[in-house]
Amino acid sequence: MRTSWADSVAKSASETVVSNNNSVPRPTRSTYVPPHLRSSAAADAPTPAGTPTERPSFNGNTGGSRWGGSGGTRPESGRQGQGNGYAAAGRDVGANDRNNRSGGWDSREREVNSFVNDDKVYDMKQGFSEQENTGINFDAYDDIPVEISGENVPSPVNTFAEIDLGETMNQNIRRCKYVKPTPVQRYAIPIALAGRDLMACAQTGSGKTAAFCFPIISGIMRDQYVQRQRGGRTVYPLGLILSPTRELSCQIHDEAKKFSYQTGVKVVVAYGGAPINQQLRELERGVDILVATPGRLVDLLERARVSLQAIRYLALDEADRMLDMGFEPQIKKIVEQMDMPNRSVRQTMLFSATFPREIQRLASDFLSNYIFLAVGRVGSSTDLIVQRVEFVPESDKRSHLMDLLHAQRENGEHGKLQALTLVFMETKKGADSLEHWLCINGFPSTTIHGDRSQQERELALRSFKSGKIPILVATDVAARGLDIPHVTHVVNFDLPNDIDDYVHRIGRTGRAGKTGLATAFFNESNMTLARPLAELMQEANQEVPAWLTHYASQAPYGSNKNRRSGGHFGGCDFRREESFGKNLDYYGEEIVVLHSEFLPITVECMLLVSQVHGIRSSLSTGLFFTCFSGMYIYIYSIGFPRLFYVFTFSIRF
DNA sequence: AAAAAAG
Repeated sequence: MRTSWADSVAKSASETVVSNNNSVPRPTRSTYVPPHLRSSAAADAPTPAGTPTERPSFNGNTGGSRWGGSGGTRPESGRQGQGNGYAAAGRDVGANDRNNRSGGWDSREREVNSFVNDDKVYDMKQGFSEQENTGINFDAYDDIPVEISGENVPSPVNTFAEIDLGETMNQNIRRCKYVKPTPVQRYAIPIALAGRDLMACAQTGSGKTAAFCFPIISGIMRDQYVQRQRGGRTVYPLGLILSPTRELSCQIHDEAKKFSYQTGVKVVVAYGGAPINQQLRELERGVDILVATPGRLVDLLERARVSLQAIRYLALDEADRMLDMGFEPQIKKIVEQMDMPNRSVRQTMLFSATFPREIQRLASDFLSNYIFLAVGRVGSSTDLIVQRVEFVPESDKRSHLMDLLHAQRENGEHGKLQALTLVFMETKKGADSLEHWLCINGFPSTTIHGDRSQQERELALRSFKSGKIPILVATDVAARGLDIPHVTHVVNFDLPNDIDDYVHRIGRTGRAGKTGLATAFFNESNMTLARPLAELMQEANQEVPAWLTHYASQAPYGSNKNRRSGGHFGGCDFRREESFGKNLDYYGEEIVVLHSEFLPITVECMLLVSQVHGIRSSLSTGLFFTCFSGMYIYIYSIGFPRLFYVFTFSIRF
């Protein structure tokens, strides 16, 4: 096993920390039904805000709240621990057993207090001031622009009190120190509680995770009891949350556990790189909400250890990544080719900071009559992140970085606070080599990328988060969604090729309403990024260096891929494009109008002669459309409309 | 072209 110098330093340090954190022993079983919900729970069941879902109730069963009624509830536990027949994985499901996922009737203390860890971590980081830990800077969220579209949009709320999720969850919200909902929560939660599908564009760190977790948890609590079949060791989660990286799944799981503390809703995480047996055991103990990465989930589905038959809530985090070329087949398989209820039965929510419209097109297959929500990007295109671009030739990058780090160290800009610096590199090898170089030059650092073992990845992240190692060199595995407080500086040592990736990367700082700095090293190899980067910075009222403006003006209008739309949003509802409909539903029409942004110029080469009927598939841009032989189409990609006669459509990837 | 995700 490869272990870097920095990690071994961190290991000795973090091991003590870890043992401290885990001083609360993990119970053998963590699901739990709180006392106040055991007998007369109907009265305590949270009242759903907004109108109930239009979807058919799951089993047509109207037999009261899952938590209500007397069937299956017992005032006290006759047995302890594993001996509790109600919690045993393979027990019979009696007619009165209304909840075969919920655990036993242990005392309240049996559930791990998800909030304990937080405090310990905070104690450990003595450098962090009190004030910095008190949640989110809400002033930073005033006057955030919001775009919303769709039919019958539920009204937003202004306070958590308006979306009363029940006493247990309200208490958890208070424990999380959430004072009032963030903009994305204000809009998304009522939409989700009303049972509507949702496509939401909002920066992570703006409260996205809570925005989809609260409704799912409260939905599961409120849903009528469903008699569930058990096939051998197969488990049937009700909610599924997918994310593109293992670390992000862990993070969502941690948060979801806080939100569901003492609600009886069991959240389990499954991801690759970790021993599957432990995850299987965890699943066997019961699962209501499964948080997973796609690969491991497919594995579990193929082993028939998990069935998606009972899924009523599906959430994709970082949905644009999940639907890009690398992931899309796996996601399609999970959502459309396994046993998941179709989109009119389940409720589907997609979240991301950016939503290119090709991705929206793909995503719309998963959604039914959805609402599109875009909340201005907190922290990336606002004043919260200061963006700098410097022209640095490839060969000077290391010494330039060294200069920055030295300056940072000397200025002590952040007082005694540990300033965390996140450095993004293009390749895994590059990350390793830079980390080594930094370490031998007096800057303790560590690295996270896909070639490291999961253990190493998690250790690296922990060491960085805790401030033990203040520099993390990362590939794009860390670009999305990770919430690492106190990252004050993001360095794009290598710029990404896609402007959206840049947006995600710099979003690792300026979290939760705090300010941050993002520095990018730009050189000849980044020319395709010149224009979109200059535009983005302009939009964000950042100082654009004259040389960048110059390069941007010389750059050709890139293909759609690098062009942003929607102003200060990560995207706008593609259904509002004038060409919508013509592109999607024109069976029987002969003329198709395609905007340049949808197609790269190479589309010309994709139209080939053949006698076969048109086929439905996607271009490399992710564009979907159906084409029939004999159809005429206009293509606007070359600056002026040109008419093509289609014999067939050839797909290139 | 690279990275991520299963082992």
